[in-house]
Amino acid sequence: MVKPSKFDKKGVKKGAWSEEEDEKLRAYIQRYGHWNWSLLPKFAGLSRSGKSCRLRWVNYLRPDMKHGNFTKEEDDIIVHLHTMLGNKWSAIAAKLPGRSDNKIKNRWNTHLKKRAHDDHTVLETDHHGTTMQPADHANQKENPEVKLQKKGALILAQVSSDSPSCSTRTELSSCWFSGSDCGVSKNVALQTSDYQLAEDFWTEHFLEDITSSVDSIMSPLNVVDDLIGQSSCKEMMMMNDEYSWSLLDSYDEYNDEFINFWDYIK
DNA sequence: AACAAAGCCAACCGCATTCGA
DNA sequence: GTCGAATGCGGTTGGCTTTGT
Repeated sequence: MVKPSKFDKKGVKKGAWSEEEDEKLRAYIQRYGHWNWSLLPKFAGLSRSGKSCRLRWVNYLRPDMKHGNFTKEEDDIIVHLHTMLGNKWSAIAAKLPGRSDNKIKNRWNTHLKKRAHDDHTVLETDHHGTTMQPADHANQKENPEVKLQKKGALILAQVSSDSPSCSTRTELSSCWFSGSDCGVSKNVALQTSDYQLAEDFWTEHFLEDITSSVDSIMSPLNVVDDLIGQSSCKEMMMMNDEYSWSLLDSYDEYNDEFINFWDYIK
């Protein structure tokens, strides 16, 4: 799994780190900090490059680094943030304490990319199991509508908005919960209990809110009015500052992450 | 049991950005 | 403003492990 150790022309060691090297690096940084990565290996008694030391510390030795498997919640956060940010691994890592950008990148490439692709494929497919054509997408953007179906089906709520800016909380929140491209439309794409996207914890709580209060399949024509009749949905749909934040406050477990993300993105 | 293929992940590499003289 | 060094980031590599035949 790890590359065998070897030395380059300058006598700089490469490859796998030994326990002894780890201990030297850990002990030095815990005592003196990493004041200069390029000089650190010399002072710490290591035949490594500063770059290698930094990488080892950041990816593995940091005291706050988690070494176990990724949790489902962490996977969900990665998938969502990747939808928003793309391959900005350091930005994603900043929102996942204890996980390095390198670990997250590996996690994405080995586990989550396929899952995200599968989820996207589900979104591209309507509840009859037929794949939407590009024209269908265009129609959806042009014709605000909400489609809800109770169990085992996709809920796709599309809400029109006058806001031209992608930097508003309205837009951000819509993008966040939908995973859609920011700035295109106000989409809230959700799936209920056994839908694939219910894995997505950012939507799970919203779904619970919606599905617990919507008892039967509803036609697109009366869905919006009906949703607005539900206070929580009203808050979510209107998405003005006060409403959206009061709704999010009810999700204590994830609220800090969301606010951190908002602070980051704004 | 032996081999091949796929999965996984630590570490490396090169480029971009930041910082300081 | 310029330049070189340091740092940070994302893509890629390579070798061990696991799974399949």
